[in-house]
Amino acid sequence: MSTLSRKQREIQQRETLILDAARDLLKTQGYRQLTMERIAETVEYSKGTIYNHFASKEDLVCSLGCRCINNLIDVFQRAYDYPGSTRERYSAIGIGYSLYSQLNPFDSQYMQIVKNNTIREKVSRDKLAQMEQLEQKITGIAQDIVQEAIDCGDLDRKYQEKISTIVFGCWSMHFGALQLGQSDIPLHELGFSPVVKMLWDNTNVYLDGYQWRPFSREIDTDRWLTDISRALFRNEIAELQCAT
Amino acid sequence: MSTLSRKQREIQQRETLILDAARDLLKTQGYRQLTMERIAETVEYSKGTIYNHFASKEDLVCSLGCRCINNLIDVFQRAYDYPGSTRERYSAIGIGYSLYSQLNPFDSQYMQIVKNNTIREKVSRDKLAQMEQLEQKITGIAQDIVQEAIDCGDLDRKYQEKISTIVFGCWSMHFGALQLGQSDIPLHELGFSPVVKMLWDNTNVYLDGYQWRPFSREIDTDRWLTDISRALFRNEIAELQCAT
DNA sequence: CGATATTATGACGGAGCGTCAAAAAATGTC
DNA sequence: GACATTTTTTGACGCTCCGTCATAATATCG
Repeated sequence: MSTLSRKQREIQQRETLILDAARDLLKTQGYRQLTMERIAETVEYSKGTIYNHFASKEDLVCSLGCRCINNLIDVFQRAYDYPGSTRERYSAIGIGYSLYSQLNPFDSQYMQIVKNNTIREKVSRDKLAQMEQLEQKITGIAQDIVQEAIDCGDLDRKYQEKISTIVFGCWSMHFGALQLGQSDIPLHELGFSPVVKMLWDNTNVYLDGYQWRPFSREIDTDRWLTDISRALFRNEIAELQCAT
Repeated sequence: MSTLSRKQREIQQRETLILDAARDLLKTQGYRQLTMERIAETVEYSKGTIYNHFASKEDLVCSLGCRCINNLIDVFQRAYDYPGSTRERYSAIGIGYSLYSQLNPFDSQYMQIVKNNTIREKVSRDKLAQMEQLEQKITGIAQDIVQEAIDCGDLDRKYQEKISTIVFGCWSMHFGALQLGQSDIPLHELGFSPVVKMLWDNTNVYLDGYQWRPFSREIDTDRWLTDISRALFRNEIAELQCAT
């Protein structure tokens, strides 16, 4: 049992090593340069060994995606624990998501890659199941806050049946906005302001539409943004300012 | 001059032929099976000739994307001309977008492919410029309606500076939602209802948030949906029902 | 230590992109 | 119409990269 465990730990460790190498290669060289050969070379194992860990290149990228969702789950969890109104806590999720995307643009990139079904068809069943579970978990956190908002009266009881719709609305808005921002579409030339600011404004308006108290017009949303950011994502903010 | 023109017409014609073939291949065989060789075979020209038209495979797919935006411009234009309130007309754009995506899921697929910067880096400058122009045109239609809403008082004047934010909000929400719906993510298993319905509800709530009159709670939005669909997208609806 | 099971390796087959020298077709000139 | 010149087409070829698998190396066990 002890040997097996050690073995498995080694395998686990190597898997992390490979994924780290892949992440770094992606970051420095781009997706086009990310080849199984290069990854193997970097970690000083042969290609065959890499294939003992991952069924295909897509499977590997999907694993990167899973790690990324795990990071996001942590972010969401922190937002969930924020000591504020339900609306603040829900907003905090969005803020965390935005910050994470800004800080790790490459993570967003493979999340995007993984969402493409051309890729998905080459990912192993197991990995897809694993990903689904993580997605369940992360959307669950958001849904819990909406439920709490209804329970405490911040959100009208009539929306009880709309919880998943509300979560989906924010998810799609964030996912769409950050992806459009990520892409090389020259939004600025099309007359658009910075994506994260628009996203924040739009999310507030959207939640106002659901009459989720307190309304954004009754409070200073910019203040919220800085307060939440400072309280929950101090490190992320610092890192972000470092980078620019 | 006349010869040149004939020549150019021939070239144009062949370009259409190639794109049609690519579209069909994509539809029937999927992106993985879409190869330059197969396209060449289908249109009975050699690979080299295809490369006289398109700088790379990505360039070709981007051209498909441009055609798709052109179709959408037509849809948007119809929505613009709808004889109703500004909010109805703006909603009509979203409906058209949703219907188009449902009817041409493969179009959405290469729109998604094209938005990825890994792809973009291999597309020729010219084609990207062309695409940008089309994007300018299509967002312009949406912005015009928002402007009209402000001018006629349906939307508060204080949002004058927010026009592009409002357009971006709807764009990102639709883009994100339809893409999430497109992907093989098992939304249903995650507890979500059909995407298009959620999108419609969310868009209404979002526009309510901006207090764009008339409010959705004052009117029968489901009625709107069917009325607009019937008036503008009769063919699309019919085709969609045929398909299922 | 030798037998057996497990794991690692990298040469290889195959697919597909993009190129380019040569062939074919079109155009121009007399 | 015959020949020269330009343009277009072709497909064989080089190259990259994925994924496999027989073989080699290593580990485990009696």
